[in-house]
Amino acid sequence: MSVGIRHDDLRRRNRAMVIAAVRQAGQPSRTEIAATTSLSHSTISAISSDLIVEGILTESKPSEAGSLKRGRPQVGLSLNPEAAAVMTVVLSLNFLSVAVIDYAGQVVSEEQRRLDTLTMSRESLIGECTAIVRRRLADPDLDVRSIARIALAIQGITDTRARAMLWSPITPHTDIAFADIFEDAFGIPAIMENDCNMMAVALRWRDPDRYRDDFIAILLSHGIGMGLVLKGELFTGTHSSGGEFGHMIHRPNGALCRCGRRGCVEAYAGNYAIWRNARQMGEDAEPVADVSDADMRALAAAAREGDGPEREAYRKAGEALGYGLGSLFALIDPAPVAMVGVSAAAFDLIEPALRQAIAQTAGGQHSKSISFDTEPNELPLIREGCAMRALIFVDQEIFAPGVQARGSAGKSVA
Amino acid sequence: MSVGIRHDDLRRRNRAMVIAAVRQAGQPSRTEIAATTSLSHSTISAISSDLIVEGILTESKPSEAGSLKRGRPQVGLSLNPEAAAVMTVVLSLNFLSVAVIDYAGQVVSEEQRRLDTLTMSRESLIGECTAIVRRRLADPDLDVRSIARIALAIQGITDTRARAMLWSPITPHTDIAFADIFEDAFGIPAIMENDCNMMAVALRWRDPDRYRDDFIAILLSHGIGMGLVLKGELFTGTHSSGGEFGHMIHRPNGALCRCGRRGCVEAYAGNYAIWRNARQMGEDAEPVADVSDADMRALAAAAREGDGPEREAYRKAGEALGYGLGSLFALIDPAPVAMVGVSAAAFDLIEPALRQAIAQTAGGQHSKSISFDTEPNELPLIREGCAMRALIFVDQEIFAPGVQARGSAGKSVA
DNA sequence: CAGTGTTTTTTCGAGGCTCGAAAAAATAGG
DNA sequence: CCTATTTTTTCGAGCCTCGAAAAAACACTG
Repeated sequence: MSVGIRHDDLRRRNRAMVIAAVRQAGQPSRTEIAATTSLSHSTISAISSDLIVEGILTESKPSEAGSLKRGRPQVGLSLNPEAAAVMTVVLSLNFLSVAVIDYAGQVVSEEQRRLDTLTMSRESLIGECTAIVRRRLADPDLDVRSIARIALAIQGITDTRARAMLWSPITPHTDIAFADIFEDAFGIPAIMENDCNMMAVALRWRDPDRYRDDFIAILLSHGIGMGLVLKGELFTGTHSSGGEFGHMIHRPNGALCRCGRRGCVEAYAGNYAIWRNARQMGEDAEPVADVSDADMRALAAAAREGDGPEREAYRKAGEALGYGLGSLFALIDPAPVAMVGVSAAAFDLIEPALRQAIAQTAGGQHSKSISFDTEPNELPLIREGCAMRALIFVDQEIFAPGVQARGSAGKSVA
Repeated sequence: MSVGIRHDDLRRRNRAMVIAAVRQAGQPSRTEIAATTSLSHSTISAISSDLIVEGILTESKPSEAGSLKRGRPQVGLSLNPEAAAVMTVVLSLNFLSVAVIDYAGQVVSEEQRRLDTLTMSRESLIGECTAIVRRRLADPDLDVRSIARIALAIQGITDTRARAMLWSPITPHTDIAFADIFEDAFGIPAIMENDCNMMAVALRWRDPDRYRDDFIAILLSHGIGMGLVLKGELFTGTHSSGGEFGHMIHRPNGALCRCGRRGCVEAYAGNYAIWRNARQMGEDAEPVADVSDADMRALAAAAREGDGPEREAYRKAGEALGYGLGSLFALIDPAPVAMVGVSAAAFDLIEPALRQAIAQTAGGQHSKSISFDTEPNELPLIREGCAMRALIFVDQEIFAPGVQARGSAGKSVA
C-alpha cells in the first residue's frame, strides 16, 4: 500500500514542482522559484534549463518593466503556450460548450451550441458531444497533435475515477462513460468531472487570497450543487464526485425533491422549488422541468417589490440553505462560501433567512465570520476549472512523467 | 507553499516507510518489506541494518514456526519494545485512565481513577491529570527517559494542531491547552486528540480488512461523536477536530440539545435524549447531566420487553441517526459504520428505524450495502488509538526525523 | 553426511540527484 | 571604464537507490 520513494521520483517531483510554481506565479525568475520550492538555485537552474530545451518553458526577457534593481536582472520563466493544448467540454442543461486552450491557459478557439438535452436519445447526446469536439479538432489553425487532454464537465454525479457520468439532471440517461468514449473516438486522454468541483477549482485560481485552503462553492441553479475544497484539496466522495449538498436532508418527510425523495435542501432552494413556493403550488407538486433565467429574475424582482409568496419562497430557500450549511459546518468547520448561479443574483433575498438559520446551528457560533460572495454566471467558472484541471494533468503526467502513476488521495487543486 | 523534495528527505521517508511496514506487518522479513514498499532489496537491507544498529528494530530469529520452505529462511524484523515508550491519558466523564505502552505496543503499566469531572475546578482537573502522569513516571520499573510522547484523548472538541481542548461536555471549563501543560510539566512532547478520532484510528488497526480506507466510527454515549476515515486518512475539521456528527441538524427547531441549540441529532440519539423520551419528559426538558450505563441497559431491556415509550425512544434515536447518516452519505458516499458505546448494545432497537430513515435519503440508494458493527466498550478503543497515534509520531518524527517538519494535509492513520 | 538446489540477505560499483561554493553573467551607479 | 550587486551557471562532493553478483542459510537427496 504505502510505497517508498525511488530515486528517479525525485527529479519527477521536483520538475512538477517547478512547472507548478511557474503556472501559479506567472513569470517567476529562477530565484523566486528556488525560494518558493526551497530547492537550491543549482537544482532549479538544472531543471529549468531542461524544461526550456524541451519547449515546456520559455524565457521571457523583460521580467518586469522598470525593475530598477542594481544587479543582474531576473529572467522571467513562463509557460510556453505552444507546448501543448487542452480541450474543455461543458455540458449543461440544453447547452453544450467547447473550447481549445493553449498551455499558458489562453482560449484559442471555442464553439457553443443549444441542445434539448432532456429529450435527446442517449446516442444523439453522445453524438453531439463527439461531433462538436471533432469540429474543433478539424480547425485548420489547430495542430491536433498538441491536444493533450480533454476535460468534460457535467452537472450531476461522476465517478471518482473521472471516467463516467453516473447520473445527471440534464438527461434521463445514466452511466455514460464520456471519458472512455472520447478516448476511443479521438485517442486523446479524457476526464469527466463534476461541474461544481470545477467551479471550486476555478475560484481558487481566480482569487487565491480568498479561496485558498478551505472554501465552499455552491451552485444555486435549477438544482443545488457544491464544490468543496478542504486543506487545499478538492473534496470528493469515495465512489462518486460526492459533495451532494443539495441532497442533505433539511426536513425529514418534507417537500418533494426532483430526485424523488423528500425534504432535501434542493427541494426548498432549487430554482424549481423557489418557483413552486412562489406560485404556491404546494410542496408535493411535481417539480417543473426547467425555469428560465428570465423567469427567475422576474421572481426575484417581484420578491423585492413587496412581501408576498415570492419573498416567502426565497426565505424558505435561505432557511434550507442555512440549516444545510450549518450541518455541513458541524462536520468541516465554517469556511468562506461562494454562491454561484442565477439565484446568486437574488442572494439579497436569501441571505437574511440563511444567516438566521445558520445561527441556530453548531456552525453558527462563528456566524459573522462566515462570508459570502456571489457570482451569477457559472459557465465561465466551470470552463476555467476544466481548463486548469486539464492543464495540471499535462503538467504532472505528461511533462513530469513518473515510472508509476502513483495515485494520491484526493486531487490537489494546485 | 508547495515544497520541493530535498535529497536527504529521501532517506528519511524511506526509513519511515520501513518502520511503518514493520509496525503494520508485525514481523515481516526484509523481502516482504521490499515487496510492500516497492523499494529494492539493497535499500531495505541498508536501511534495516541502520535501524537495527540504532536499536529501533530487532531481528526475531524464528520468523514463523514451521515454515518448511526450501531456501534460506526469512529473518523477521520486529519493533524493539525498548526503543521507546509512550503514555496515553484518556479523560472521560468522571474517569481518568493512564497507561504506559512500549514501542511494540504492549501495555507496560496503567492506572485508573474516578473523578467528578463536571464539578471540579479547572485547576484540580489539570492537577489530577498531571498528578496521575507524574505517578506513572515515578514508577521504579520505568525508564523515564524512554517516554517519548504523551497522547491525551478527551471527549469534545480539540484544535487541529492537537494542542488544546477547546470545549468538552465533561467539564464546564474551556480552552485547556493540555498538550502545552504536559510539555511544560514533564518536558515530553504531548498531543491532545479527540476521543472519537482515536476510536477510528484503533478500529483501523484492529480490523484493517473491514476498516481500511473509508469508514465511520460513531460513539453512542451520553453525547454522539464521530470519527471519520476517508481515503485512508483521518478526517478532521479545518480548525477543530471536526466531524461533529451529533450536532448536524435533524429537525430545525426540534428537541433541545445539550449544546443549547435545537434539533441536533444528539438531541434525539444521545443517552440523555433517549432517557428523556423514554420517560416522556418532553423535548424541551433540560438534558440530565448523566445517565448511568446500568440505567441505559435497563431502558433497553424495557424496550425489548414491550412496545412502550422506551421502544419509541429508541425508534426516534434510530430515525435521527438514520437521517443524519443519510445527509453524511450525501456528502461522502456510504461507508461501513462502527457503532461504539453503551447504546451500541441496544443497536437492535435502533437499527430498524435507522435503516428506514436512511432509505429515505440520498445515501439510501445503497442502503443494503451499508453494514453496521457494534462495540459496546469505547474506552479500550480510545486508549489503543491514542497509543497508535503516539507510537506513529515516534516512528516518524523521532526515528525518521527530517530537516523540516513538513505538515501534510490530514494525518495519515497508517 | 556431503552435495545440490533454493531462497534470503549482503556487498559493491554505477548512475543520478541535490547541494554548496565559486565562477560567470548582466546590469546600475559613479 | 570600473565597481558593487544580484542572478544564473558550473563543477566537484556527498548521498542515495539500484542491479548484479556474491554470500549465507537452510531443505532435500541419495
